[in-house]
Amino acid sequence: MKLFLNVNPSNGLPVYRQLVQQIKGAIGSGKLKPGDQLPSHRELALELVIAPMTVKKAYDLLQAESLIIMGSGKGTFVSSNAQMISPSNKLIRIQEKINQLVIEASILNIPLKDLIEQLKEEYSKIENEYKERNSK
Amino acid sequence: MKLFLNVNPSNGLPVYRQLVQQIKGAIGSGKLKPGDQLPSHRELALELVIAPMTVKKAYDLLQAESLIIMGSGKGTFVSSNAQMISPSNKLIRIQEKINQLVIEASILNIPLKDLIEQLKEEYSKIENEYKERNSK
Amino acid sequence: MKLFLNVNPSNGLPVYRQLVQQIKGAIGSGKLKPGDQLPSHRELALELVIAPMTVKKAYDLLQAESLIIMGSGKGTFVSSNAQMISPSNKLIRIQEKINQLVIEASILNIPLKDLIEQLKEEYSKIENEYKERNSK
Amino acid sequence: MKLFLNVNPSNGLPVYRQLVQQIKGAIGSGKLKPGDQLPSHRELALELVIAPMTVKKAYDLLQAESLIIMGSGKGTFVSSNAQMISPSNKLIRIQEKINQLVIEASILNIPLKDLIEQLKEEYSKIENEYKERNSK
DNA sequence: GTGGTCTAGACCACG
DNA sequence: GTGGTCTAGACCACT
Repeated sequence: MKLFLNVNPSNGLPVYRQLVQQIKGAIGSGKLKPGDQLPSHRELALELVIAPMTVKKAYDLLQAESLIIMGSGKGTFVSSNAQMISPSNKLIRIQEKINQLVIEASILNIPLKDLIEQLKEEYSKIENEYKERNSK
Repeated sequence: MKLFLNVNPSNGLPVYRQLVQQIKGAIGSGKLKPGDQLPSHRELALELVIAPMTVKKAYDLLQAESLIIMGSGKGTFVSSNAQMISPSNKLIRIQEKINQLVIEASILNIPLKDLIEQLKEEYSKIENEYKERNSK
Repeated sequence: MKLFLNVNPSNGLPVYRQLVQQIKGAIGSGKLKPGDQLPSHRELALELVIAPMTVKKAYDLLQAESLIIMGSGKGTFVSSNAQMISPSNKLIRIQEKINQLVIEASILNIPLKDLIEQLKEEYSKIENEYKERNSK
Repeated sequence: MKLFLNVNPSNGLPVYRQLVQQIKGAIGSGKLKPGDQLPSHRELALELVIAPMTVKKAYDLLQAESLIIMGSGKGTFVSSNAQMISPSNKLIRIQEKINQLVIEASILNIPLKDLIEQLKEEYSKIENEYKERNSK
């Protein structure tokens, strides 16, 4: 299976963060499923024409969030216990992101109603993507 | 009028950019109107507990975009060139943040219901904080 | 007799060393006595869901220390050379782990009471697991 | 203030982990207090005669645990909110270590009683160290 | 061949 | 001068 990753070295966002973000997106939308193997950091580095360490840094971060598991000599795999985090901790983990969103919305004077509507839209978008993939 | 600014030093985004972004947002949304006076960079630095130079740098950038006018010894004011952001463009500005939030939520399998509930809570928290400041 | 082994692939310590360490411990504490038969490396690999080569490597190291004897086609047995660890030495072996635990607890300001309570809970959890296995 | 850090390149434990462990110990025992500044990763690297990136990796890990805060151009400081983690999360963060300890103890046939006693001893040792430092 | 660690540089943005 | 990122290598241990 081909990963559709692409990085833009001069995008403001550091390359390794772009990778983290895109791989997270792939996991969240079901493009990558628990147990799937990721390319080795060297291989992916070759493909993206960046330094291996840069890919590894991205993988390290993903492993720190328990989203992937890197095993010496075995390879790197999408973790299966991403959803096994205790429910109380789940919300805590995204609370920081929610907070940032609300601050930004407050500054722009965006009413709560619009925010929720937009949220629902994005949510169903990604949900549909997930369902499509699983029904194939 | 009290500015509703909120910076996070360890946010990846440099502090002065956070300031630029938030002040731009405040102007665009009408929270700051042409002619309004901004606090001096020293004063704002004190309030936000950051280095004065950081605020100065943000102000310089805003002046370079003609959004504010800094007159020696007179103070800093929102320029009359400042324009409002159209409501439709507002949502586009935070769509990226919403998207990332939804991806995280999807990975953690957080139901939309919980997400919205949390969002409402954070929203009212910030609103109360805002009212408190204005009643001082 | 069921061996009470437990390996964690992403533990820093390589899997085969975890095996060596745990089997050594089991021998030293008397859980495994001289003459006891160990499962074949294939069998143990299946049970622990790791590569057979990994178990083989661990057995090789244990044989090099004369703690076990692997006879072709006959099976693997605990050597009669195997010696018990004196009770006082037992505690020294885990003192380092205890020390690290206490440091973490100190940083998080966790009271000794909670720590002990949690310890008791984990302890009884493992004991139950052990009884279950033996009653099978 | 002089940090008493020393690393042993061929100790089994990787250098950057030795650093993490020692700095954690210093924080836990009160040798480093919230707000204290750590030497820059370059400076510390010079002192320890290792590569700057190695120190940085250690600092990165400590920052990931919110024990320190690294700010571009400002320096690195011991975080003040190390103890502000929600109580429910505190135990979760050390549960893994407790689990490892109990498994090791179980293999060595160490009775719960001895384990607790040893734990109490270590706990009071570090507590006394902390009190001594604060009473100076 | 895989990840794990370490080195020795470089350039940039930040304060 | 500080941290943030990236590079291009190296050697080792593990499977």
